[in-house]
Amino acid sequence: MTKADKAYELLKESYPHAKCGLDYGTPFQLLVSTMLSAQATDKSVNQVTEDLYKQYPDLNSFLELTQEEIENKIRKIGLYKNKAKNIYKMLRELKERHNGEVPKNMEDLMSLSGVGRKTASVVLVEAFKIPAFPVDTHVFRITRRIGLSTATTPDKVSDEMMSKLPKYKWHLMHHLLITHGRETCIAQNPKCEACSVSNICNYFRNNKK
DNA sequence: AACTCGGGGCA
DNA sequence: TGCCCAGAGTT
Repeated sequence: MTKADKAYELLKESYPHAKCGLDYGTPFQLLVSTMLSAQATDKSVNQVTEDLYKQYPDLNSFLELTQEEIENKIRKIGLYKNKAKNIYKMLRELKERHNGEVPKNMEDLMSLSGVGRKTASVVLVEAFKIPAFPVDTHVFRITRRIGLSTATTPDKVSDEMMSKLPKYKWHLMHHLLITHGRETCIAQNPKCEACSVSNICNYFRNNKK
């Protein structure tokens, strides 16, 4: 059993409640929500999108909004100017280049304005159940702390994790790692005393033991 | 690789 | 108050 497999089993035991924190209905809504979630909390995104998707449930209704209107509707979330600009452009790219459908592959998703590898991966995995491995700041920090990856960029960590775990474990492992990062392996002063993988963690061995 | 955007959450 | 956050684009 590899270290990655072992971490998977231990974390699975600890976080039976692990899941994606974003509320959404359709793939289109998940795409928008994930774009909004950059450098913001799920909670603030869910608060804003709950009413937003009732009024504007799909691409065509979003297309009626001006960039300024989008900006005003997401003002409670950080980086709203950038996000509104990117979403406004992305909506039109979906219409013009993708027949109004959310693309189901990494390359087309990443070609959309404001969509990077992390957002594209989340949409593939959560909306379409297509294997991918999103790496956000939590996953990046944790995989390096434990010693599952020594890669220096999120893209490389994503590739490394995919190579170390069987495909069917990718989806849950992503949820386990972000949950671990939110509840236990936090950025400052991680709660190593409450951590279920401390026995295989490089950070714990080097700093706390 | 470093910088910028940004309001909200939390100490 | 001050610091950080489920990122992406630009230089």
